[in-house]
Amino acid sequence: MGESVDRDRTDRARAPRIVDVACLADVSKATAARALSGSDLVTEATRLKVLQAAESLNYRMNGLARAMSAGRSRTIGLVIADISNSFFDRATRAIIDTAARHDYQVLVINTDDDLRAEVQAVRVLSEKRVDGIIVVPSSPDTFDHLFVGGKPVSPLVLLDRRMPNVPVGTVTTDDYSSAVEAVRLFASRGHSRMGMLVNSADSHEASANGANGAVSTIHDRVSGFTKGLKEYGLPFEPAWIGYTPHVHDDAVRAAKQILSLDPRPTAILTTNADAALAVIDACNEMHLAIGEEVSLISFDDSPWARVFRPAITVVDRPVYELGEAAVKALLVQIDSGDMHARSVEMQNHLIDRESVRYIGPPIAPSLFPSR
Amino acid sequence: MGESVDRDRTDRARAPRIVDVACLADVSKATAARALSGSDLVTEATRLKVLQAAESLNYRMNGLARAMSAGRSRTIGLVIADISNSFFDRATRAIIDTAARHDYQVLVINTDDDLRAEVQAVRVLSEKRVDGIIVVPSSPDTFDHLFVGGKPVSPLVLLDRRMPNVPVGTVTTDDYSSAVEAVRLFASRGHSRMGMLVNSADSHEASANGANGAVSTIHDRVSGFTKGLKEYGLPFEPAWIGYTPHVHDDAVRAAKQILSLDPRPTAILTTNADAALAVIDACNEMHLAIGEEVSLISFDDSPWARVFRPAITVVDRPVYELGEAAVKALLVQIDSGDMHARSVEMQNHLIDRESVRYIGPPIAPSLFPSR
DNA sequence: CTGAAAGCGCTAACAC
DNA sequence: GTGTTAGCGCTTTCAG
Repeated sequence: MGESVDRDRTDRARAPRIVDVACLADVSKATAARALSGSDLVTEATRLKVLQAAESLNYRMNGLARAMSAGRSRTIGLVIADISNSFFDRATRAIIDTAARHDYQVLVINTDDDLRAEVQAVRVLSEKRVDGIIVVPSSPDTFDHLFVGGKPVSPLVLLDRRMPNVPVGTVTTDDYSSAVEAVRLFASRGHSRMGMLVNSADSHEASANGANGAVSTIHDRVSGFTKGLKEYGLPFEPAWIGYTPHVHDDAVRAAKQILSLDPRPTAILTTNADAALAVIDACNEMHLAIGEEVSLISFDDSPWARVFRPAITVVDRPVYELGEAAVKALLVQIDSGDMHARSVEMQNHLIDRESVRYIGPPIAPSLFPSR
Repeated sequence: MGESVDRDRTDRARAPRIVDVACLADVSKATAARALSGSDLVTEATRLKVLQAAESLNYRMNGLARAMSAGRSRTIGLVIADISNSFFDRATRAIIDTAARHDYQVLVINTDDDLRAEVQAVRVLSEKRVDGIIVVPSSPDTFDHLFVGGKPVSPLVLLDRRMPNVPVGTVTTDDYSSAVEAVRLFASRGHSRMGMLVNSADSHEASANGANGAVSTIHDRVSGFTKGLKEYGLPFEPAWIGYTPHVHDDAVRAAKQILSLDPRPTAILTTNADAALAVIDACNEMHLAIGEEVSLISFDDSPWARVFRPAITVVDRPVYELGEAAVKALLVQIDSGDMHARSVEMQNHLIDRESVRYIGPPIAPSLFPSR
């Protein structure tokens, strides 16, 4: 059907513009534009003519031009710490899906938890004129790059990690309480020697100041953990809490170190699935049985955790909902222009599977918490 | 420093444009533009003036405008089947990182292996005028949406899955050979009854025509498997190969079905980590020990696979390299304008861990392959 | 080396 | 309802 003619049009010629469509449909640019963007200021008849013309020309709207004059790109930016981490990965998917549902696409940039990369990412995104940005901040107290002239670079929401004193909407989970809850579960099964393996990008800094200066998730989990200990009058044993970067072998080493202590902790809380894997691996090497000699609770559920034997008890976080909420919060800012910092904190869910063993009567909460 | 003045400029006024910078630096728009984009047709002195002016105004280049007039957006599109799958997730990260290294950002769209979504995604991306697109095609033989007027919508490369007869550069791995190799490993340990669990989006279609109509990865793995069987003169037993959608419980059911057969296969090959997890879960429920009653090989390595006991033997695929290669191939097309279909096929690596048990003397390759 | 002016393709007043 | 026109902010000849 019209092979050669079509070829001449589409092969060598530049992409058809709206004037071409208008021309073919025998109307003005404006009318064509209106018809194409579904304005109701056009007759059904002309709309049809235009649509057909567009179709036959294989017309694709030039989104750049549209964004430029409309002042909206229908694109949002996501600045994430590490997509290949199963938590952020699922959050990313939630964000992309939710955005798509609202006709937005997502420009994703990975920072590897590197502040410099984050600064760069925010700059690039704002230059690309995204309509809003979701960021997983890699530092709890550096925020210059998020503001320009005292206002956020663009509609902005923080994901997963809070930045104290920064007036920006934030979507997080209540990890502090979950850590306390984990300790309670351990205590209720008679555990009194609890360790913790903390997996974080800046393990140096974190270990140096005991989770001060760490991102809020780490901070919350560690302080929830120590709070829990206090609740039961259990001593806080610094050596039982290990910090490690995101490298399996290092994490295993840290885990082994904790498990080599004498007396050895009977229960370990880990800050994510990778850390849990490290504990398991360490136990393998040391011939300690998970759920027997070593009880385990991990933040973040993952597919393998429930298949593993014993199935791993986890703090399941509402990842998808978190991503969804972030997008929605962002869209509200975009649509309303109101950038007020409305934050939401979602609840986690402790899934008690098989990795926390009963080793004796429950420890009683202390009326005189230690320290 | 100049608080109130700065405020007046940045608070209520629109974002500074290049003329503002030019003005402040006391040069023309053209010169400012040149200075800002690092052209060498400007004195060091003026460049400095301009840069300082830009700095003091908090100037951010309007990327849309630039892209529009330059005809390049420095953005590429990624149309992926399912980011929350650990393979695609790592590929995505590789793509984003590699692109970033070349100053490109990535617009990611998820299709969930749905063709309609894929068509839509490609359209949106081409409208957004990305400089190129990487797609994981959800169907091996539908490609209209990738072409317009006989030419690719944009520079284009296919990732992970081939489309026979479609002249587009493709980056894949040699899964056919790997499947054969898996069979050989089983056979070398005395296994003669081998099953396979195939996890795919369109399990209906796939099971209906025995992996015809399935995406190339599935097709290759299944035909490599049967080829391997033939090599050893082993009978192809249709009931030993199960197809299942990406839902854990369904997959477990399919696995149990295979493992309930009499005689039961002693070895299972799975097409991905999730399917492997399903087999493991099925074995848990049926009280069969992996690496004892049931040997297992899975496509795709994953963090848990090496920690699991017995450690799972896997076909490790060069995910990161794959994503990297896709971006590089795309950039070549973008930079050269030469859209010739140069494809690359990378080699997988079978990692022999502990899940394939020796159960008897090696089966000998047959001189008279069955069928 | 620098400046003036013509687009890039679309939207949005503002007329008719 | 439809057409005219003036930008959106940048790049890029083409002069000087």
